Amino acid sequence: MAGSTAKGEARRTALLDAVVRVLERGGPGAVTHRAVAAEAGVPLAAATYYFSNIDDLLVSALLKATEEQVELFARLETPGIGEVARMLHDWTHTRRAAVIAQYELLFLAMRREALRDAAERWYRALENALGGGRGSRVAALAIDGLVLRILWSGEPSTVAGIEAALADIFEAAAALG
Amino acid sequence: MAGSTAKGEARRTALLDAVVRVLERGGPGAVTHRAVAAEAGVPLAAATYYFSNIDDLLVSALLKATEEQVELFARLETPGIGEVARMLHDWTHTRRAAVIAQYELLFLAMRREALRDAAERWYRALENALGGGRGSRVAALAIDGLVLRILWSGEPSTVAGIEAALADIFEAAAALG
DNA sequence: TCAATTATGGTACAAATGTACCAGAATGGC
DNA sequence: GCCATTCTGGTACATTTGTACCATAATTGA
Repeated sequence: MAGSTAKGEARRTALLDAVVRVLERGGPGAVTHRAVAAEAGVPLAAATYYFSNIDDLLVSALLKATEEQVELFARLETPGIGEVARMLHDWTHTRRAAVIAQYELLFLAMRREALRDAAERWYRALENALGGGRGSRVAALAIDGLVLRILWSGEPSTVAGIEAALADIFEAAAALG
Repeated sequence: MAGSTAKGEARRTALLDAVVRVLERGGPGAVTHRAVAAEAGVPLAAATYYFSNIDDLLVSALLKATEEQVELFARLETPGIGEVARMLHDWTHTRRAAVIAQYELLFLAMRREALRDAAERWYRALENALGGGRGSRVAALAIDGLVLRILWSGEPSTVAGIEAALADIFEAAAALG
């Protein structure tokens, strides 16, 4: 079986990281064995050796990204609005390409029954970070919608603008307890 | 210039419709000149004649889909929760593939400054359909998040489940007026 | 130590794709 | 009716891609 040695495992994760970078730069169509291998600095055969087909590569990259995101949410203490606004602004503007790449991976999950668990855990992690309860569930949905809206339209473009939108969301959510 | 005659315009829209169907079936990677031409029942050269490159094809398909969606929202009278729930269930379960295809097109828009207007109008149309005001803005965000959540995780899977989620959203939104 | 497994890197090839080209048919304006 | 423009459908070709193959090196377990 491939990827059982320590060195092999390192190369495996290097390739998965490269997938995300390729995705950032050129979108889903740019993810090829050759592009990923070149990005990771390994020969083509290494990419095909560890991930026999492209699908395997993308699915593995999604699972890794999801795991990292879930951990990030889990570490999050229930923060203030200002802090969340800064984080969202950083995500959607500074690290925009990386976030888009993650969503593109998540969209691949829509076509694969086997990846539903990953998507489900992603959502649960966000809800838990917001504290649980009916209000938090609505807030999680609205925040997810807000992130997409910013990625699409660019607005709100400032931390203050995002904070105002978040204030509305949390005020509405608070009404549900 | 290409596509100026009536017959030419018909073929143009036939090709754009074919793009969405190809997208439904095989995702973004499946959209090639040949696949689209075959789906539309026209020779390869027709596809390259009306849309000289693949990018042109995808962008035009997005603009057309956006236009249709905006019109659909505009025709919508402010409906009851049950009606919205049935519509969302239809979207996310019965016509799931088509909706995913639309979102995949919208994600392409993220990489193109020129398509920001289209995305912006999409959102405005949804907000207007919900009635306007701070509450409606939050509701629009949450509904958008809800749609994605259903597409990803499959839950809620029933009309009743969706209705319950919507009830929470509207109750929260109502608190903002 | 040594044999078996795993990793490496190079090469080759068939299939698919974007794109260009062209000769002729249809169409439109005048 | 005539001519310029637009459209049609076919073909060809260079590139890129997935994938397979193989000889050799490294690593592991007993």
